[in-house]
Amino acid sequence: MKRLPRSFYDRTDVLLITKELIGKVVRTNINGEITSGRIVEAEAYAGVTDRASHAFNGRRTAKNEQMYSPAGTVYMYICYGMHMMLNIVTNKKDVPDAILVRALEPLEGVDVMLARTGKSSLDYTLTKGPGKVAKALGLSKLQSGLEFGAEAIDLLDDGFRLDEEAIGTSKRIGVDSAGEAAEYPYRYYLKGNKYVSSRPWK
DNA sequence: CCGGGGATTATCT
DNA sequence: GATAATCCCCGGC
Repeated sequence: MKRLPRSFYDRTDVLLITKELIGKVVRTNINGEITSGRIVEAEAYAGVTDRASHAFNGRRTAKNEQMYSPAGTVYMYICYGMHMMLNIVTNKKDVPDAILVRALEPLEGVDVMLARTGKSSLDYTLTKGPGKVAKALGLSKLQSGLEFGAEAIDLLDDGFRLDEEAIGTSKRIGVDSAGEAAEYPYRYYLKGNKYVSSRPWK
């Protein structure tokens, strides 16, 4: 179990980083409660040139400010006023690339995640979808701006390995209004994993 | 299993 | 006042 080095995040190819992120482990320690899960679905948002990105065309506001932080920073986005979403900032400071974590396969602290989400038993709905991932991990705006490796949140390689062909791609979810960018194959997922959000490659 | 619509609120214009 | 990288529940098949 080893922490991903800063050099993992500090690269220019956000698509490559997103693909390599599949299979890695996110772990949080919120008020002493440890939870973790393996990333089985993620989407790349390519900075200022990607119309689906919050930083498209250089847009920079209080809301997306963390996207301009150095590689390896946590960017929490509040969607629809109630759902928290976990993003991983990549590339150099002031180059706003980010990766959205859309689904996890639960590992540690399943009981804690069940309590946080109000569920009674473990099934595929626990961490399937970006809002549910953040809720299960206990993340909120409080963690936005932290760096991975901080006490509250970390990103690890536990030795899990997968074949290139085990990873599928598709267009991204929920960004239909982004015009041509909505069709970009920037979503990566672990084929056959039950925690991957369903059938969106139609 | 699948699709439609309402919930709900921080942030932006 | 409008918008938004979603979720949940309900109805129909």
